Parts: sequence; C-alpha cells; structure tokens
Amino acid sequence: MTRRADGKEKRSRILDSACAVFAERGYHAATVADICRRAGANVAAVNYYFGDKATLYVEAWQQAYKQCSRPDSSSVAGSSPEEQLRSYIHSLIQNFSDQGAEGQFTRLYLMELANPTGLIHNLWHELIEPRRKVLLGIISEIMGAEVTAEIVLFCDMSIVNQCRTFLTIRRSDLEYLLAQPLSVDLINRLADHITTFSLAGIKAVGKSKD
Amino acid sequence: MTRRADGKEKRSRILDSACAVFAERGYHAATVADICRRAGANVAAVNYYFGDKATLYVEAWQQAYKQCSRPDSSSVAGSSPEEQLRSYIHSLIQNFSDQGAEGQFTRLYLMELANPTGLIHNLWHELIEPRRKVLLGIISEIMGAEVTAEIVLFCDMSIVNQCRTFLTIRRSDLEYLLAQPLSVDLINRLADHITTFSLAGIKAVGKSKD
DNA sequence: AATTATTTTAAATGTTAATTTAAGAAAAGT
DNA sequence: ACTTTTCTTAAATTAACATTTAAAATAATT
Repeated sequence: MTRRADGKEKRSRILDSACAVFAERGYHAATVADICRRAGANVAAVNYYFGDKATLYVEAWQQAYKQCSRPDSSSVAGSSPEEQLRSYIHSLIQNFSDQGAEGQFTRLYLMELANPTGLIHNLWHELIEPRRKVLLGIISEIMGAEVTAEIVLFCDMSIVNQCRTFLTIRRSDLEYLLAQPLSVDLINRLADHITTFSLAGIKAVGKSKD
Repeated sequence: MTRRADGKEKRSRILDSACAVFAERGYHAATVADICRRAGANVAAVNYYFGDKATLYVEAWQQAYKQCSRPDSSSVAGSSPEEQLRSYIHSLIQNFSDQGAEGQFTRLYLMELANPTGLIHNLWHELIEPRRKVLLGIISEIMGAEVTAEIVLFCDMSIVNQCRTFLTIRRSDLEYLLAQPLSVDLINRLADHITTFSLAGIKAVGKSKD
C-alpha cells in the first residue's frame, strides 16, 4: 500500500546521473546503460521510473533547473549594464568546467542548442525564456534609446553563439585551435575577450540604426 | 585487366551524394543507406568502393574541397580589410542556403566543428588552415599594429562561432529564436549584423591591449 | 507468518545501422 | 566463345542501444 522508506532513492540517483551524463554528452551520445551504470542501477530502472529515455531527459532538465540559482542572481542589481554583461558572460563560460548544478543546467541548454532534440519544447518557453530575457534586458540597456527588437535578438545570438563553443567542442580540438592547453587563466582571458568584443559590437550595431 | 569504360560512374555518384548528405546532416546523422539511395546504388557499394563510412567521409571532404573555389577568391584583393571581412562573413552565411560546391564545403566544415568526428584530423591541417589564415590575415590588418597572436585567434573564434549557428541549427528553431520566417532578406540582415558587430569587436579588443 | 505492494534484476526482444558475404551480371581481353 | 576482371545486388551478419518481460527480492501491512 504505502511507499517503502528507501523508495525513490534509486530514482533520484538515476536522475542525478542523467543530469550529469546528458550535460556532458548531449542527448544522443548519452546512453541509458551509461546513466544507469553511474547510478549503480540496472538498465530497466529507467523504464520503471521514467518510462523511457526521452522522459528521463525532460525530467533531468527540470531537476537541473530547480537546483540552479535563478537567472537574475548572476546580474547583481545596481551595477552598470556593462558590468552585468561581463558577469553574465563569465558565468556562461565558467560553467564549462563547473561540475555543480549551475554548470549542468547551462551545459544542458547549450547542448540542446547545438543538437536540438526538440524534446524540451514545452520547457523551453518556461525555463529558457526568462533566462534569455535577462540577457535581452542587459543588451537593451547598453544600447539605450530605441532600437528594434530584431537588433537586440541578433546581439543575443552573437553573444550566446560565441560562448557556446566552449561547452560543445572537444577539449583537445579547442586546445588545438588555440594552440595552448586549456587553463583557468585562459578561460578567463576568453571570457574577457568575449565581453570586450561583444560590448563594442552591441554599441556599434546600436548606433548604426537606420 | 583494364578498367571498364563506365567504371567509377557509380563511385562518383556515391561520392557526390555523400557530400550532399554529410553536409546536410553531419557525419552521425547521415546514414549509408540514405547516401546510396540518393545515388541509386546498393548499400554494399560503399564498402566496395570506399571500405567504410569513415573513409567515404574523408573522401567526400577532399572532393568538396577540390570542387570549391579557393579561399582568397572571396576577399577581392585591393579592397579594404573591412570590405574583405564583410565579404568573408557574407559568403560564410550565405552558404546556408547554397546547394553548390562552395556551400557544401563550408557546411561540412561547420558541421565538423559542431560535432567533431576527428576523422579529418589530417585533412584539417591541409584544407582548413589556409582558409583560416585568410581570416586571420584580415583580422590582423583591421587591428593594425602589433597584437598578440592569441587576440587574433580569439577574434577568429568569435566570428566563426557567430556564423556557425546558421548552418547547424534547425531551421524551425532559428525561426523561433528570431520570431520570423527565414527569408533571403533576413539572412542578409544577419550577415550585416555580424559584420558590424565583429568589426567593432575587433577594433575594441585591438585597442585594449595591455 | 502471511499477504501484498514495491523494487530490482537478468535475460529476452526490438530496432536501426554498418558491414560482410557470396552469388550473379557485365564488360574487356584472349 | 570463353576467361578474367570488374562491378552490382540481395541477403546475412554484427553491433550498439533502447525497451520490455517476467521472475526474484524486499519491505510494509495485516
């Protein structure tokens, strides 16, 4: 009748493991067997608790989202929009090597952007849009005055796409492209570069409005 | 002893078809069966002519490269580096809807960046580097004076990564992000945006050197 | 202890692709 | 004509995964 005391422990372990594996490899490259191995569970457990891999993926998104801090926390209220952009970009990039919940959600997001499964179509609106609005708001503020919504969207894409690589590219390929090993310091220089580059970009397209 | 007169016709059709399919879907999503169907050949033909899918992929790269114009052709000598950057970016982006050989190679390249197979490791150096050097050269010229090689590399990544999306993202997702159908005009506005954004970015990081 | 609802497991099944095989057809050379 | 290569094909094999099943184990309830 009632639930077992230990009930759902394995379910929860599988969900944690799924977050990690999906964030690391993306939906297609992640295998159910792999997720279960990490969770110390039998493959059938996924079917038992979640029905199938697709549902597990959606639940992993929800859990990763619940566990991470809210979007507006990264942009300290009160600081200039330029500073807000800087911290937004740094937090995106730094999640690259972050194993915690915040990094996991960011990676799930960027993995989905890189190889869309279409499975989180519903969640997208509810989880991603608010987060994206933060960046759109920062961009608008930096541009000041009246610019078309399209220009703001373009800038949003320019920024996110610059950051995306570092989460989806293979480490060895990135090191080859940059001709040096990937250090914490390099990641910081990269984040600074993207910030400076993008700030100037935003201001330039803001000015050149017809 | 000698070859048949009609020999290699099917081989060549398979190679063409492989270029198209790999460029469209990337290595993993492309299936041998699909490639053969388009070429009007039996699946075993791939094994017969190429050995396996991986080898076919490498040969497709080589063929796509041979068929497309050389990198320096896109940057009209004599024009300003700013103009050269504009035409470089436009040609990258416009390949999005280009079915010809030029677009095919660009798409293979960007697909490989998005989902590296590692199979063209050898070709990379010989085919991609010259092409990349063109962009690096343009960037250096725009920055003028002495900047570190690292800064130039960062700018290269910023630009290529901005363009990458449009070749790997699903059309419907792109239209959702931009909240409008994808028209030739929109693609042009995007290319212009990336150009303006990047030009300003390059100049900004060039100036802020320590 | 017996009963019942939950979990867990090993093994079976199903599916999608790549790869191989072996037999047959079509040239080219003799 | 016939023999040798060169292609082509259908069918078999393999391999990697997801998914299902049905039996066994475990806990809660009576």
